[in-house]
Amino acid sequence: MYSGIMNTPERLVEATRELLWERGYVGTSPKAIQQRAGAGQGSMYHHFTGKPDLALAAIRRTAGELRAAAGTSLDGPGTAYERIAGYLRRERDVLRGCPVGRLTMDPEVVADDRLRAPVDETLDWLRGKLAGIVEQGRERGELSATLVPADVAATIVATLQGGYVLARASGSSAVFDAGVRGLLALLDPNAGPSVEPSGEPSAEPYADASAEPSAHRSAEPAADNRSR
Amino acid sequence: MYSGIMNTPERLVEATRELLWERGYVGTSPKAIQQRAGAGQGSMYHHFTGKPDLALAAIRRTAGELRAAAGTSLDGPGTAYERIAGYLRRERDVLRGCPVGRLTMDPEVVADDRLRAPVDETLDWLRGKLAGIVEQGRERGELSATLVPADVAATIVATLQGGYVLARASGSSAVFDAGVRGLLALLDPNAGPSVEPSGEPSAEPYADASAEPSAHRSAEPAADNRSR
DNA sequence: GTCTATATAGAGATAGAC
DNA sequence: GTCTATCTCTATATAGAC
Repeated sequence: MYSGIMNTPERLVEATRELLWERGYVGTSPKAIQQRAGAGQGSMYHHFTGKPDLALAAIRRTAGELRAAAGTSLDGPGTAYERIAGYLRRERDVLRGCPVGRLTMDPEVVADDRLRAPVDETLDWLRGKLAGIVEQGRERGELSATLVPADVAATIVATLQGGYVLARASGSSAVFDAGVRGLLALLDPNAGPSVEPSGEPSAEPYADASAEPSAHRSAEPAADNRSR
Repeated sequence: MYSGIMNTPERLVEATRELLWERGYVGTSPKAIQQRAGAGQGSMYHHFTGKPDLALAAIRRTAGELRAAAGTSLDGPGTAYERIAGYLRRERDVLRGCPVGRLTMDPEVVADDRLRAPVDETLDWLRGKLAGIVEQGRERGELSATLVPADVAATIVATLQGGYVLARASGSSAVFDAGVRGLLALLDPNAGPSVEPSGEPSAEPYADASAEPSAHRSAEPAADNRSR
């Protein structure tokens, strides 16, 4: 139930955005939307033709906000690596998952071109943005010249999206942070040599990486992850 | 509707596995399960206490199959890089998503410890397995000694899980393949120097990585992706 | 614009006959 | 073991009064 500062269509869209994030399209009922928005059935069907129409409005707004937020991180100053690292380490409410990416697991969203379009365009835009940054980093000698920008961009976005999956599976954002650290280490131009000249297995901090479940350990705590 | 080679509990579990993969837990109704299994309501409630019970059986079996399949790829011969590459490039039905990972977007699965446990354990096992391979690669000088096995393992699994998200958003497995190529390029011990000695922006195939949507291009077609 | 009927279908199960 | 009622609640609307 919202406080009455927004008008009814606004409240309906906001309620739908929240529910789509929490429960997905299939798991969100008109009734739940109406209750959270503090609006009656009549109001909802007066302003929107039905659930798909309302969901479309909600998805578009969520997609727009994601672009705005990502743009802020990615258009900042710094080297290519720094901008990518800044984006990846940005404060996130990891356990909630990505409000855009989670929609791809909804069969009815994927099956409906109108609903899928804003999701596709947003992730596509994000990859394009990152590919541009990688390309720039290559040109300036900040990143390896052998990298294929579009491929690395896909890897970066996939690591994020998959990080949410791992975090939700384990109930903790720790694995998300680990995935981000792993990716940044692979991208880091100042990291150690690509391959040890060979020699004996240097006994270091992480030497006992056995194949046992729950036996993972990791380094630095990485940025705290809360809120949007 | 199954052909009558399996008994009723078997058919119910198989139908549930398919539906959970296609539509998730929230999107799967008892009725749909019964119809696909060719069983009546009475049969279902005779063999299982309800939807959660049946889902648990289905999830456990799916998790077991994923481990078996992944184990086959990862326990094979070859260097650490080759085994990881083999696993990542394995034939997959990318657009269907991961039958285990997709469950993390289901609020009722994540909220129920019993349902979440097999999902968590499977992804945890996979990370542990990969961490072991990375560690071995480090020891043998096949991979950079600076890598943190647990972190890189998380990155690898996240890239896979996120690759499914990107593929489903775009309706094509191309982005999944791109993400895998990007990751393998970053891991490749035989790749070019970590950073170009600086110099002019070598005009190569992928030089125009602008930030425009849908303007990504990529190299080698990578393994075809069908079936499980 | 908002509200209150009213309606059809399906979700998720229980009861009891066969 | 399987099948057919039966039940309550919800999903997703439409109709029409206010």
